[in-house]
Parts: sequence; C-alpha cells; structure tokens
Amino acid sequence: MAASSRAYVSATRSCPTNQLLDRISDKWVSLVVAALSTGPMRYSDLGRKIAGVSPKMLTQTLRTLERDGILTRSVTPSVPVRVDYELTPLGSSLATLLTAVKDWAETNFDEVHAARERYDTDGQDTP
Amino acid sequence: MAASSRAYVSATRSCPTNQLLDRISDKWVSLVVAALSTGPMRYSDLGRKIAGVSPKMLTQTLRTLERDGILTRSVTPSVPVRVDYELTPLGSSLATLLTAVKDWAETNFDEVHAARERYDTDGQDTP
DNA sequence: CGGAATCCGCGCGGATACTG
DNA sequence: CAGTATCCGCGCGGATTCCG
Repeated sequence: MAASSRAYVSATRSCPTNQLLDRISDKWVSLVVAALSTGPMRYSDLGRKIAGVSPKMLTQTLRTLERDGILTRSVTPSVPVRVDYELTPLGSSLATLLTAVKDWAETNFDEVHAARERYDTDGQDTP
Repeated sequence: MAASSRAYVSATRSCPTNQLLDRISDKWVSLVVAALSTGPMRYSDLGRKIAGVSPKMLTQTLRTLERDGILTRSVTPSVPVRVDYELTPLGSSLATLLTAVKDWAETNFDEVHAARERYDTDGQDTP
C-alpha cells in the first residue's frame, strides 16, 4: 500500500477506540470536564478556574469536546457576548469517571511522591 | 536550572497535583495499567497486547509507573531473562478507574462518532 | 468578552539499530 | 528476550496580536 515513504501507522490510527481513548486521556479534557461537572460555566470562568490554560488550548479543548458531543456551547447575544458551556448527558457520564481519576491523583499524590523519592535514592547513591 | 530567560511556568508545573494528573492522563499509561489489571505480565506480552507501542514508549511508560509505585518490576535471571510487571495495590486502585475510562471509550464510541458527523455536516455545507 | 490567527520552541513518540 | 541509544519529524501548546 501507500506506505512507501510513510510508515506512520501507529496504534492510535489503527484502532478507532484508541483514538477516543487518546482524546479523553488529555489533561485539559480532564480539567475542563471536571470543572463543568458542577454545572454550566462561562468561557472566562473556565479560564479562571483552570488557571494556567491558554485561551488557545481552552478553546481548542472546548471545540473538540463540543464536536464529540461531550458538551454544548450556547451563545447569548447580550451586549458583551456571553457564552455558556454545559455538559451533555454523555459528558456527565464521562465526568463521573474523570472526576474520580482527578480525585485519585489528589488523594494518592503523597504516596506517589514517596514512591518516587524511594526509587530515586535507592540505587542511585554513591555516584 | 537554566530557567533564566524561560517564562514557561504553566499550570502543570505550578500545581503538583496537576503534574500527577497529567502523568496518568496518558494513553500509554491507560493501556498498560488496563493490560496489567488482569494479572502480571511479561515485557513482550505487554508489547503484543498493546500492539503498536514502540519498545521505547513501553519501557519509558513502565519505568515511570514503577517509579511512581504503580507497578513493580521483577527480574528472573533465567537463561533468557524474564521480566514480569505487576500492579501494586496502589496501581490496582488506579486500574479500576482507568479501565472504567477505557470501557467508556469503547462503549460510547459510536455515539461520539455520530456526534462528530453531525457537527461536521451541520453548518459546513455548501462550500 | 470570547474568541481566531500566527509564530515558534520543545519534547513526545515512531523508526531503526545495537547490546547483554 | 528485554531492553538501550540515537536520529528526527511532527504537532502540542505557550505567547502574542487582532477581530466581532
């Protein structure tokens, strides 16, 4: 086939399910979905709550998630434009899972941190 | 060090918890942990089960997860060297969550796919 | 306010080859 | 079998600017 000069056919491309897994296995996706799990939010509210995300990544993440049916984007044409983002039922079901992952990270952070120092000091001494 | 003229202080660096979230929000991490959730596995078994992962990424992922206390690496010095990887209790608790995410991706794939086509055709007509 | 567009560095990750 | 090492392309993502 047309793999003459191009051999870039990785697992991500071959399996459609892995594509989706790769998409939701994204830091910004986790944070956005977790942020919206408590209710609808405006664009700048999300930017403030996530705190550190660039407008580019925020918009990009939101667009992708909207396209995937995870959330909806509703524009209110007021004097300053107001845009609200809200999880769909599909997105809510995902939010439950990703929030659990996020909670796990927060809960077990120090345990992981301890394991890291143990790994680093153990065997790496006497250079 | 060498951060003299660098202004790259993103959310990932600022919040340690987000570092961990970013780490486990990785496609390979999901696949490896999910693969090991059914029991211990050897290196090449993992490579075959995940199917598409390069040795580099597999080793890199395994090393990182070992360092983080998610899994253990045990070497059996037989004639051909045998290395087994097994989830720690900490890793098992994570595996439950990540497997759920992986299952979600497989279950809702076609729904997401349908949402995508709807998004693409809707508004993108008559070029 | 809520984006879109552009530039660009850096590192992720695939391919390949070699070691113990 | 289980890695390690090297090269390198590509796209993620931060910074900046401008528009509706």
